[in-house]
Amino acid sequence: MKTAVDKKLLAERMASFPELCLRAGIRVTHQRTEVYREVAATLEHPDADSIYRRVRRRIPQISLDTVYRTLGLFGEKGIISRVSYPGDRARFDGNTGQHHHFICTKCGLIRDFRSDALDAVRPRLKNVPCGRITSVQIELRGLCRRCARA
Amino acid sequence: MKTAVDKKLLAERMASFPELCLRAGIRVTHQRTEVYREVAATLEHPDADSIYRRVRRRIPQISLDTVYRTLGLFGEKGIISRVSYPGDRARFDGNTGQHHHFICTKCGLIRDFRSDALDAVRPRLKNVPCGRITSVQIELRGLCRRCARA
DNA sequence: TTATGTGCAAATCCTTTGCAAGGCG
DNA sequence: CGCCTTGCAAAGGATTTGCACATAA
Repeated sequence: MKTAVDKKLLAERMASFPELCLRAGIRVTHQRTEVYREVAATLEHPDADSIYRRVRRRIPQISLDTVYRTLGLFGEKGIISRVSYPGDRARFDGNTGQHHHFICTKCGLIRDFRSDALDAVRPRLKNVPCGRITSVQIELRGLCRRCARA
Repeated sequence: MKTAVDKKLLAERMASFPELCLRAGIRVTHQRTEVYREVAATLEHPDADSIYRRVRRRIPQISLDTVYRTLGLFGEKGIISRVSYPGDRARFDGNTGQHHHFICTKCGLIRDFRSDALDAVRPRLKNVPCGRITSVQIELRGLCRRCARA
C-alpha cells in the first residue's frame, strides 16, 4: 500500500511552509521544518511518537516535548490537522484540504479520500437543528482490504 | 438545553439491559447496571469521570477503575458507543442506533442528530476506494447556538 | 461451585509544563 | 537585541493492570 505523498506535492508543501508560518505568526525553525516535513510526507496519519522517531533521523537531539509542542501548535494554526479515534492517541494529517476519512476498525489504518457525492451533502444540511456549521466530515468505518482478506 | 433522555426511552433501555449482556456474554452486575443507567439516561456524552461521579450517588463504594473497565467492555460489545475528539478524553453515548454528531468547536458540546438526507448518502459510497464499509458517520463542526450568540 | 467481576493500589502511557539556555527576525 | 523556541526534567492526567476477595449464574 502506498504510504508516501507524491514527491511533487511534498515539494510544494515544503515550499509553502515559510509562508504558512508567516501567516500563523510563528517562527520558522529547523525543528519545525523537519516536523512539518514528516507529517507532510506521509499518508499514514502518524502519531506524535512516530514523528519523533522519524525526525530524530535528521535531528538526533530533538526532544519529544518539542515534537508535541510543535504538533499542537501546527494543529491550532491549521498548518496540519489533528485526528483522533476512540482508544487511540492523537494522530496528525498534513492534508488540510476538504477530505474525509476511512478508518479500519481492525488495524487502525486511516485513509483520506475525496468524494464529490459526499461533498454534495453539505447544502442539504440547512435543516439540521444545530448552530452555525463550519465543517462537514464523513467517516467511514469498516475493514481495509488487507484485513478483509484475513 | 435538554440533557436528559425521555423517561420512556430510558425505561426501555434499562429493560433491555439484561438481554444486551446476555447477547454479549457478560454478567449483569449491580455496578454494570448503574453505569449503563447513567450513560443511557443522558444526552450529554459524558466522560468516564462524570459517569463515576454520578454512579457513586447510587453505589458510593464503586471504584473508578470499575467504571473504566465497564465502559471499555460496553464499548467493545457495542452496548454503548465510544466517541473521541482531538484534545479531549473519551466520551460515551448510550445511543447505538444510526446517528450523526454535531460538535461545538468552542465549548465541546456534542449533539446527536438524525437526518434522512444524510442517510441517503450511504448508497452512493460504492465507488469509494476502500475495503468493506460497515458504518457511515457524519460529523458537523461549528458553533452551537449558545456560543454563536456570544 | 466456579468462572467472572470488583476494589485497591500501583503502574503505564500520553501529553503538558517550568525554567534556563539558545536562536530567529 | 528581544522575544520566541528549545531541551531537560519533572509533573500531570487519563486509563490500565496485578492480585486477592466477592459474587452472578
